[in-house]
Amino acid sequence: MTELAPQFDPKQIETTLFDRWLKEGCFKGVADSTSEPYDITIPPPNVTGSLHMGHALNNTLQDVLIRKNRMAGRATRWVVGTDHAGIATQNKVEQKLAKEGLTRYDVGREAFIEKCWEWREQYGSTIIDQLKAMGCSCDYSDEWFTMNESYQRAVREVFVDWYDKGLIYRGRRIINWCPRCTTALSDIEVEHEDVPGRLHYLNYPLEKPVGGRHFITVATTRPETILGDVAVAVHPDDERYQELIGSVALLPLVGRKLEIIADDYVDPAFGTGAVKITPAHDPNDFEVGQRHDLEQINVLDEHGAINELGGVYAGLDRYEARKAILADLDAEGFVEKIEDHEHAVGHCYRCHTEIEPYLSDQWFVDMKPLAQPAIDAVRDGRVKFHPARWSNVYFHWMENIRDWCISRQLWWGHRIPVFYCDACGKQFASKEDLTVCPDCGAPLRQDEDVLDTWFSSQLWPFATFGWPIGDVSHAPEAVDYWYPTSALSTARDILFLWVARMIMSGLYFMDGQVPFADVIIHPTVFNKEGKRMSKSLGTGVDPLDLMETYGADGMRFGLMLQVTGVQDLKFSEEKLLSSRNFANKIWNAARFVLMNTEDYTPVAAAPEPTHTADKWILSRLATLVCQVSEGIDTFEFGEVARALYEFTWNEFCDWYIELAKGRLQGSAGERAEVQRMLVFVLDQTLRLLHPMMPFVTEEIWGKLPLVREGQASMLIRAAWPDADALARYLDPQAEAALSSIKMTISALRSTRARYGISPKTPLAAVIRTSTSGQAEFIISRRALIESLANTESLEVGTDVAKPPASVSMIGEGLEVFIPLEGLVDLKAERMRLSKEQEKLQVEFDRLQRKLGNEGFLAKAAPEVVEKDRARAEDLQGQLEKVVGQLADLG
RNA sequence: GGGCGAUUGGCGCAGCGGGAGCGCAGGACCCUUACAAGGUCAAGGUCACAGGUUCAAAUCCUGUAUCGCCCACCA
Repeated sequence: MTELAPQFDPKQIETTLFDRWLKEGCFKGVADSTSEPYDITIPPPNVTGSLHMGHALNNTLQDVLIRKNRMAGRATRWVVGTDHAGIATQNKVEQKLAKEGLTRYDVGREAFIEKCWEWREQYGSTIIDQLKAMGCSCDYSDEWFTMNESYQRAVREVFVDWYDKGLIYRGRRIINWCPRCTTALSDIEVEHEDVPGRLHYLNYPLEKPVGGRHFITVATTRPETILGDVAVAVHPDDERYQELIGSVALLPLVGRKLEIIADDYVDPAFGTGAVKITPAHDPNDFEVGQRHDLEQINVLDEHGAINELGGVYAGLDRYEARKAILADLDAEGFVEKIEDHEHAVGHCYRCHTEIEPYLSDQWFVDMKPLAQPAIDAVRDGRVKFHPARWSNVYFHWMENIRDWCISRQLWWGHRIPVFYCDACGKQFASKEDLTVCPDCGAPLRQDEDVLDTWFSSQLWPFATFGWPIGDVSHAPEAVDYWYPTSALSTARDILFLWVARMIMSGLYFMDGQVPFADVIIHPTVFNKEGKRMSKSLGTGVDPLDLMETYGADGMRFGLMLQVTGVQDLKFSEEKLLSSRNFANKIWNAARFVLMNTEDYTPVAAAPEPTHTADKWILSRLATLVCQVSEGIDTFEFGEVARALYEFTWNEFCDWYIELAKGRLQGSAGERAEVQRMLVFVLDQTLRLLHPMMPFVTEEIWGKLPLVREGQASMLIRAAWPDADALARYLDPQAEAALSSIKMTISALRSTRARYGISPKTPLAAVIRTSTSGQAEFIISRRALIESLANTESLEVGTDVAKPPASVSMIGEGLEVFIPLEGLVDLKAERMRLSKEQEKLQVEFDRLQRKLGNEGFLAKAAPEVVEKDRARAEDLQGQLEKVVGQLADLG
């Protein structure tokens, strides 16, 4: 047997173990008709991405679920892969080209796409390698990519189906345009941010004075858009403007005639109650324009600069144009006043450029018909959110869902499979690439745009099982076996972008079956100051650095300790330090067990405890197994981690191992019995810890003297502890008995500390118990007390006399006297006991009041009343003893 | 304008109807033969505030305050 080092060094074992797991094929998802599958499809990280704390948290959590269920005997598969991330990747490749002084237009579409693939080859596996470093047990033998061949077929299948059913349509609308990415975005890809701005009051002269008025004042935050104004609107009931409705204003600087129209959209209370209408640059104005059949004048180009329709301002960037136009308006006296005005401005979620409402032709998905079944699925519990409150957020969005703009003016992505025949005018969607028109034989032209990345991501839970036809690595029935998946774990910010859409498309294409039963919305990781972790702001922490310092297990467990049902998580590195120390504690507990079991012969059968300490630890273990199993199944990761920590450290290490030390020196039979227990409890504990701390547990487990066949890793060989089978070990008496031993030892240690007596100086103790049974029990555990508290003599009984000049400690059902000839500080003892008395009295009085309350006796649960009664009795006993001791002290 | 979350010892957090807990920091003592990344002992809180429900409230309800998120087309 190889001796373990006194300190656990994660680096020494992590890669070796991970390679072994891979080599043994532990992670491979294999369909097994005899077992119920447990599978998760990983939220595919962007190929451009690298691991951040959110990933670290989310993937640990999924690995915990996967590992636990794998140990529990389920056919398990964690599908891994990456997302092609249209805009993000295109930006990266464009940046790379820019360094060579090139743009994508210089290299051309085909060559550019080729460069994107090259980029993906080169950098796309970074994050996968980082998942491996974390120990994530994904099925790496089958890595997916949202643009691989099989996936492309899935996207085509979906597009053509929806197109043919009329769910995908083309429309000319105001969409969100990013002038930097030069593409349309969907509504939810826009991040709104309140920014300080200005509200400009502009006087638009009337063509002819009306009732003595020469102009109408409009308010706008964006003066540059006046170039696209086609009307001025007021509320139909606004008395101030009744006589102006129908007359004409003249657009300053431009001179265009603007009819003054009436529309309900206008809020008379805001600004002047008169609104300039710019249908091509504002979604509301667009609608007003439609109602009044107004012209749409688009004055911006795709980069957000004023186009040729902007007259003298043509070519100016939108911000320069704003300044120039404002200056000219001011010079000509059109500016009435300017007020500060905070308002929400949309920004591109990829590059944070201000988005521009922009009129253009785009493809849309009609969402209403898809949304209803997805609302029902959550409503009737086929999909459950954890925490449950997220379902309300989901409902709110789904019930107000708007059509989804899916076309992107990019090159990297799934090209829209719509073909046009310029000769005969045919337009159709096709799963196959066609070059000639099936009707007239003329050459076909494919739509230039690509699909929103999220259009392909939404297919993840079934496309990754080879849907629709299966491919080389997938039997066609793979999707039948693995779909629906078991759980989905993700951050809240992609609830709409991704989760909702997966539910909709899953239900639609998988015969009404939901893609997953449980959606776990994990807390968002913030830094200590409560700010978003951000690489660019330098407020982030790199999980790789953390693993370097605390080990993968330390990072994983430290994160799990912090997971609660709360929506924000202020990242605490101290928890990782505690977790690293915890790993070391486990390591050393194992080291102790291994050092003391070299002469031990493994036994397969479960232990039958006779010793109280053994009964106690098995009882505690049985409770722990329940807590951990249930906790993982109900996604209470923080509670599970805390229960494991507490049991391992405070019960197994602090007490059981200490209690075992003496017994290991006992008779051969006694020694064997304790060895059996140490190995059994450690084995079971390691199994429970494994999902959260896979490395340290695997390393130790492999060295434990167990009856085992072959050398397979614990990940697949160690069965998950069975709570039902262990329930027979539950033993409240043993747990109570242990507490009196603990009390006795604590009393001795506390006295020692108070009087500065070295642990090396043996103490004598006299213990008075309330029952003879208790006295017998303590006597039988004399050796334990001697070894843990260094006592040289122990006198125990129900009526033993208090030795003179002794310190007395009072606990539940017993008094401990420690003779300290010549040392006892009477004054200090009196003070301590008085304080103790006060504490006991307060608590006793509280209970007395409670027990004297008719309402309590009548309405509280009988067991609660009984418990309080017993406690009051015990407190009374303790009080009497304290009072007695005080009297003794004089 | 709606919605959600948070407010508990110096710091970070758990508990979410019946005896206020954890980690870190700080104090005293201890290199005790698994572990100083450790052990023992002690100290530290009117659970944001105000009402209410209940025999019983840190825990449930209502409101207030502060902080933070999300959704929303008010120019």
